[in-house]
Amino acid sequence: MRHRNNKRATIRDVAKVAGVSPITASRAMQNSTKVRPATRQKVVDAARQLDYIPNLAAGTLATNASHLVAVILPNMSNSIFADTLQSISDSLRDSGYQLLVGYSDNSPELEESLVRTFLSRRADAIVLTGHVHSDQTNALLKSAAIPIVEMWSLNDEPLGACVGISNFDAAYSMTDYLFGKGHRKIGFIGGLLENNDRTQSRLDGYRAALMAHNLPIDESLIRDVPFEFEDGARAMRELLSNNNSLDAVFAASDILALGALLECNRRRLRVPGDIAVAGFDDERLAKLIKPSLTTIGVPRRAIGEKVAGVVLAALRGEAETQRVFDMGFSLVERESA
Amino acid sequence: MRHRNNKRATIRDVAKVAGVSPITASRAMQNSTKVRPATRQKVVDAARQLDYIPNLAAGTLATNASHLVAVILPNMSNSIFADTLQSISDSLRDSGYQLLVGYSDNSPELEESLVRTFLSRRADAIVLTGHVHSDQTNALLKSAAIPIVEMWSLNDEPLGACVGISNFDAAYSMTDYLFGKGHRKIGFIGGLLENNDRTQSRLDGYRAALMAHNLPIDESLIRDVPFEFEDGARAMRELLSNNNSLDAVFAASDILALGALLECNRRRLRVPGDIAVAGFDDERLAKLIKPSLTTIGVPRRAIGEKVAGVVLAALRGEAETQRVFDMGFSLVERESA
DNA sequence: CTCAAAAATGGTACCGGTATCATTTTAATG
DNA sequence: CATTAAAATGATACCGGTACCATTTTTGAG
Repeated sequence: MRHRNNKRATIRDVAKVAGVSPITASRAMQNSTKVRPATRQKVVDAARQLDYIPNLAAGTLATNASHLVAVILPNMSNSIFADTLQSISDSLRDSGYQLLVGYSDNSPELEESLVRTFLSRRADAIVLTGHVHSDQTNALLKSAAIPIVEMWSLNDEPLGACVGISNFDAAYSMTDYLFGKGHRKIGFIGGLLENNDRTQSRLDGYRAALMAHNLPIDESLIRDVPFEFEDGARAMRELLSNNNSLDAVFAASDILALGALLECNRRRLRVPGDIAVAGFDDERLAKLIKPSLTTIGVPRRAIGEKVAGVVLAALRGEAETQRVFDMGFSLVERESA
Repeated sequence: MRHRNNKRATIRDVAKVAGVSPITASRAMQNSTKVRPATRQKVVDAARQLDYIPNLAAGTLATNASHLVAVILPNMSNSIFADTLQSISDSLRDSGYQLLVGYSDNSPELEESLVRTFLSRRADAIVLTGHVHSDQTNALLKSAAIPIVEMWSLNDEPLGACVGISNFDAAYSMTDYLFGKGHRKIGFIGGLLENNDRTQSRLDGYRAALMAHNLPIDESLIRDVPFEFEDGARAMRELLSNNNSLDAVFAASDILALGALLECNRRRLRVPGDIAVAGFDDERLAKLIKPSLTTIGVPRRAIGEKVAGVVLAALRGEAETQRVFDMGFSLVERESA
C-alpha cells in the first residue's frame, strides 16, 4: 500500500513505522549482523508496508561506494565482447555489484569522456578493453585510486591488472599453421588497426611468422577494414583481384573471416582447395558455416570471470599477487584451412 | 596538478580557489546562463587546476535526477537489440543522459529485480522490452512516476508508451507470402515462447495465416527452442525427420533461420527448391549467406530513436500526444523463399 | 547621476542515506 | 542476584551537491 502523497518513503519513514531509529532501520536493511532478528523483522515489515525503495544515490554519497563496476567495450555489436561482458556480470551479481557499460568505438577521446562520467558516478572499479588510452585517460585512471583492469590483450605494464591473451602469439601460431599447410601467399585482413592494440598485435604476429619463414611481407596482401561481414567480403574481393596467386587468408576476426568465406562461396572458390581461410575468436557461427572455419579460440567467459575475480579481490582489499593474467588461446582446426 | 592529499576536490574547494561561493561554482559548472562569463572562467580554471570531478551521486540526491535512463533487454548476445540499444544511446547522449542496461533473460523475476535496482538508482526513465512483466513489476512501474516505455511489440494498454511493430502482422504476412509461393506444409521455429510476447505473437500470426487459408495447424510442425544458431539447426533436423513432406520453414528469428539454412546446406537440400526458409529480423548476415535469406525487416534503429524521443519528450514534461507507435516492418524477399 | 529592474551572487538548509561514538539493553558468569 | 562484557540501539553530524530565497551588483532608462 502506498501513501496518498506520492513522495517516496525514506529510511526515516520506515524507522518511524518500525519504532526504531533511522540508523537501526538502515542496519536492518543492510542485513548487518548487529541487529536482533525481531528488530529486523519489524523494519522489513515497515519497509514492505511503505513500499520502501532505498536511494542508492544517498548511500553512494554517504559511503563513497557506488556498487557500480564500469566496463568500457569497443562496440556493442560484436558478440565476442558480449560473452565476456555476460560473464563479468554474472560473476559480480552475487557480490551486489552492477555493471555500467560504455562503448568507446575505438576512439580514445570517447573513452576519456566515458572514464570521466564513470568517475563522476563514483564507479568502484573500471574495466577497459585493451591498453590504448589517451594521456589524460591514463592520468585520470592513475589518480582515481580504484581498481583498474585492462582486458583482452596483455601488457607488461598495465595500469592496474590485465587479463587477456597474447594476440601476437595467437596470430603467429595461425600464420605458422597456414605455412605448415603449404600456403605461401597469405593475405591478412585486419579490423580497424588504429587505436586497437588487439588487431595491431595480430598483424605483428602475422608479420613475424612470415619473416620467420623467410617469406616476403607484401603490403598489398594486408587490408584494414571495419569489423562487419560486408567488410570481410569486400576485403576478400580486393585481395583476389590484386593477387591471383593468393592461397590463404587470415582474418583478425571471425566476422571478417565469415564475410571472406561467404565471398569465396559466392565465387564458387573451393575452400580450402583453392584458398584457405582462417579467422580469430571462434564465433558461434564458425563451426556451423560450410566449410567450418578454422580459427583461434579465445576463452571469452574465462576472461570475464577472471576480470571479475581480480576486481572483487581488489575491492575486498586483498593484496595483489599477480598483475598480468594470460588466459591462453587455442588453435581450432576445422575445414576451412 | 593534484593536491598532496589524495582526497578528491569538492565544489567547495573549487569555489574557494575561484573566490566565489559554492553555489556560484555549481552554477558555473552547469553552464547555467545566470553566471557572468568572467566568473565562469575563474571557476572552470579552478576546477581544472584541482582536477575537479563532480560527484553525480550528490547531484542526484540533491536534484532527484540521475540522468540515467535504464533499459532492460532480454539478452546480451542478440545483435538485434544491440542496434536498438545503440540508437537509443546515440539519441540520448546529446541530452546528457547515460544508459544503465540490464538483461532479463526473459525471466520476469530477474526483470523485477532489475526494475528494483533501477528505481533504487533513481533512473529518470525505464525502457523495457515487450509487455510481459510480473504483477509486482507492473505495480512498481506504475507507482514510480517516471516515464516508462515498452518496446519491440505493440500493446493497446502500455504502461506508459510503447514503440514497436506488430509481430502478429509481420508473421502473418510472411506465412501468407510462403503460401503464395505454393508452400502448403510450413513449419514454424519459435524461440523461447514462454514470457516472450514477440515470439508468441509471431506464432499467433503464423497460425492465423494458416487458418485463413484453411490449412490445418499441425503442432508437430512447431518447435520451441532457444535463440542460438545451433538450436535452429537442431529444430530443422527434427522437423525434417518428422515430416518428409515439409516444404517450408518460417523461423521467428534470423539466428534460428540461419541455423536451419546451414543445416539444409549441410544436407545438400536445395533452398528454396526442396525447402523454403524464411526468417525474422533481417540480421546483417541474412543478405550475405548463400542462399540469401528472405526475412522480415524491422526498423531497429528507428525504434531506438523513437524510444529516445518519447523518453526525452516525457522528461521535458511535454504532454503526450500518442502512446502507441507502430514503426512498421517490411517483407524482404531474397533467395531462400 | 538617479533609480528601478534585471542579473548575478551568496547564506542556509536540505536531499537520504550511514559513520562515529555514546548509551542502553541483553547475555554470561560466578 | 550482582557484575561485567558483549550486543544492540540511538543522537548527531556529515557525504557533496543544489534549491530556495535574500542580498548585492550591474544595467539601462530617464
